[in-house]
Amino acid sequence: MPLTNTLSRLEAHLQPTGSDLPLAAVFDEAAGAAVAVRRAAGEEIFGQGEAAGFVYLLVSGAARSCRVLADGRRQIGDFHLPGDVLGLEAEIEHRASAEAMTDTVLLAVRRTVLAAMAAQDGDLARQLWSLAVRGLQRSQEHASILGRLGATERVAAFLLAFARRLDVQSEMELPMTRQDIADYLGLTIHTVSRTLSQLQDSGVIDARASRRVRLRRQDDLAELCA
Amino acid sequence: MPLTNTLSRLEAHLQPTGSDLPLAAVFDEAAGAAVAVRRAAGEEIFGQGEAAGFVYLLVSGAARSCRVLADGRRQIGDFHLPGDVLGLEAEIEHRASAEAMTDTVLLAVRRTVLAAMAAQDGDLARQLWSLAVRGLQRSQEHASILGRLGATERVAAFLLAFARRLDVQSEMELPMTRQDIADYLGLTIHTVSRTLSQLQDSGVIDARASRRVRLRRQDDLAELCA
DNA sequence: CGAACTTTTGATCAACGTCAAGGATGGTGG
DNA sequence: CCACCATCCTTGACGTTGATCAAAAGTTCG
Repeated sequence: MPLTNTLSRLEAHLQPTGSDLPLAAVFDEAAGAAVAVRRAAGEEIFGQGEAAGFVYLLVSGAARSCRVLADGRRQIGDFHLPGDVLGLEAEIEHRASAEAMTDTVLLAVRRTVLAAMAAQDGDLARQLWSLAVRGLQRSQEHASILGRLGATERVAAFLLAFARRLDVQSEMELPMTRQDIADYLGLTIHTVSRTLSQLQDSGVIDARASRRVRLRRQDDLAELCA
Repeated sequence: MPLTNTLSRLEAHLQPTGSDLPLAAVFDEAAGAAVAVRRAAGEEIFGQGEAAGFVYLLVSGAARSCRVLADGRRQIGDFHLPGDVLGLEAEIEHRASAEAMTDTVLLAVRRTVLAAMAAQDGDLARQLWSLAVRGLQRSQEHASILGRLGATERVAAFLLAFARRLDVQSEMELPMTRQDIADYLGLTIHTVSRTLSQLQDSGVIDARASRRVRLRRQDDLAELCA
């Protein structure tokens, strides 16, 4: 039983929403509503167009949610870290797929069960609403980046935002590939790589390895975001 | 009292969410919770960074929500039509401003009142959640457009989506300027104008006037969206 | 050690932005 | 009613950014 105590591992990640955390109760494995799920790096959690049967709480690892166009172009809508809830934005079927970027553990709850619990519990309903609102804010911020920033600004904004999400001061491990970053920022892998190299050359960041980045001058980076 | 019966005018616009419409009760002017507000074209409904005191239901007219960067670049997050609820995505202060694009009538409800009603009424809470989810879906769709489509694809997607929202078969009146369209699509006014001219030359649309567009071949337009 | 994949870098090209100018439209006041 | 002014829209010429094409270097894993 390697997953018996996923919740305690998780609690550190759940954002304090002001009150207690009804979601923690929803995803209580012991109570039987939630089922632990593992996904290896690269595996799909749910697919675009699939029926939205479950809602997932990311316990450990990292994931991406993406849409793929008919001709193969891919847009990553968001990256997900422990404490994030996935699949909540669907009403009937998933508009985007979710894939594990690293080995991942999730807790799955049936959407119908979640809905029933929310109908009983106003705090839970409010927390679900709050999650949707926060997702909306993130998505609108993302749209602003995609619509109005140049390549350097996009990469700088991404680095700063991701460091803040990981809550690291300077050095961090990126769970995603260059292609993922490119598909998130609406650029090509080439432009992302070049831009990172430029930032490195100008001393703003220190790319100690392709996945390991140190932010040397966060204020300079912030200025680059315009 | 020119606004006594805004609700009946409105009811035609409110999307059927499957059940009855608790929101209609919230915005019931006669009951005293809602106050009618008028804005002339170009006026601000609420501002970026302002405290989020009210939630607005758009009764008539059209509005845009936008963010402005320090250097003046503007990104329009969404356009709003009658039946849309504005300002719901804020938690404490507005991340975006909302402005009337035409003369507009809205009903305003204090956020605290709305929250109190939602705490009493599960159906209302569910409808608010549903609104947030739908906003999130729209925003993610928007991000995909901004991140991965070329200029022609963006304009074609915009025309089709807006026609669908207006529920018109072919000919429609656009409430926004070219600059608004450009700021929504992450393009310049020049590119938007040129692209519309090309679509006109290729016979896909008929721009009878700058604000009046007829979609001649919707299927061709859909193909252009990739 | 080799194969597959990821990342980096260079050279070239095209799409879209910028600069510049002119035309259409609509509202206002004489 | 018309002239004027302020926007808004369109179009052309040119420049820049980032995509594309191509290839090599680094990394991971069997």
